[in-house]
Amino acid sequence: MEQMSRNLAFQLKKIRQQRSLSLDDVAKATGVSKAQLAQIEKGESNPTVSTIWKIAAGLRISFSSLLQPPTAHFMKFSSKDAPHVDEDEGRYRVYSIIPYDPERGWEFYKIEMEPGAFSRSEAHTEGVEETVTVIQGQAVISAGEMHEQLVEGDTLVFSGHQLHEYKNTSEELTILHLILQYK
Amino acid sequence: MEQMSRNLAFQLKKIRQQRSLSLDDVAKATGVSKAQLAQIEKGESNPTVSTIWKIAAGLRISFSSLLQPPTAHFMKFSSKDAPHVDEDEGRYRVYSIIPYDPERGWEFYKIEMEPGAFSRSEAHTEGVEETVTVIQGQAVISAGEMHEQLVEGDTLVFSGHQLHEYKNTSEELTILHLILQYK
DNA sequence: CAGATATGTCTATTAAAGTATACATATGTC
DNA sequence: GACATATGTATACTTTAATAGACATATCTG
Repeated sequence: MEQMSRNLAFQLKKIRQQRSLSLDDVAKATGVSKAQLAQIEKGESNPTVSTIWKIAAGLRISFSSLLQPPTAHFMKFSSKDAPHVDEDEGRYRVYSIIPYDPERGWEFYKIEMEPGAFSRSEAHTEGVEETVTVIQGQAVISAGEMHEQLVEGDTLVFSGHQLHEYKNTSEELTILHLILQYK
Repeated sequence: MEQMSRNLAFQLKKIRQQRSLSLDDVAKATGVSKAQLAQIEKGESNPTVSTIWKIAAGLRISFSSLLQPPTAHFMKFSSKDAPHVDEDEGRYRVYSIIPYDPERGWEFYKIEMEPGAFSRSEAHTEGVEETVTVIQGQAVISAGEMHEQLVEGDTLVFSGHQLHEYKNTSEELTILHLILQYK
């Protein structure tokens, strides 16, 4: 993703300017060429881990401080553009609103279920937590041996490392919001 | 540093095998070619951030879980091989025992001071903490307006973002251990 | 103003990251 | 045993990260 490169560009430039260092200074401190540093700061390059390592080590900072997004950001994700996947012959639709980002650690979905629609998920890898909120309609959610009937406004949290099922038991379209939190 | 590549190789292989995925599975989940994944796992490649990003995102893990060294490791740093820098005409010698590593966040030095030897350090960047232990001999350490006389066994902790000085006030060789902790 | 030093940009070259695909070796399954 | 599928390895090729060094602008000093 070139979102990465942008974060990196921003953070590197910020740190360099906070310390009032020139590109030459940083090149000398890190062993990375001036030209390359300039490109990274402009977000025009996709550096290798060893280059990142040299920069972090030379400046005595952590990786995360280089890779983190700017503290104040402002970012729109449009439901329209969200890629979606269908199940149950198109009667169960999953929209990826906020895709997983390693710096964030979770992802966000909207789910639409036609009346009677059904979905079964295999157990995810250890350490996944699901948080489901019913926006509209009703749903029955099962995980392992547990079952729960949810209506509009209800939220359920459960661990996703077990077989689980979603079902729309009502006669109307049911809409859910789902957060998947990893480890 | 190709220490990075080794950590990455180890962690990726570990995660892949824990989840019993094939290289093809991971290639499909991440969008990174099988050949490249194989090379990364063998530590023969130095991937770009976007490749790391694709792997982390596809596997739903954080960067640090990919970059961290194996939990159980065992690593020798020899004082003999340590690069050293001289000051005060060779009478003040600094040995870098453990160089800075972005995952660790601190570095470790040994300092040898001949009788009367002296060193002055400009203020480091904000957030540096120095921890000095006298192994042998005596030293006077000043930071800003503060001064302290240390003898064998004494340890002093102070923030390094101010002008500070080390001086051997004794008639014998003084040896210090110094830890620099960043942010 | 002339000369010197510092700072970022641009260009040409090299080295290597990344892909696609074919190959070899297992591991079943009938 | 023969066929099919799955899994990791090796090869050829394209793209691009990274370097070194030249160039263009500042900024300062005598």
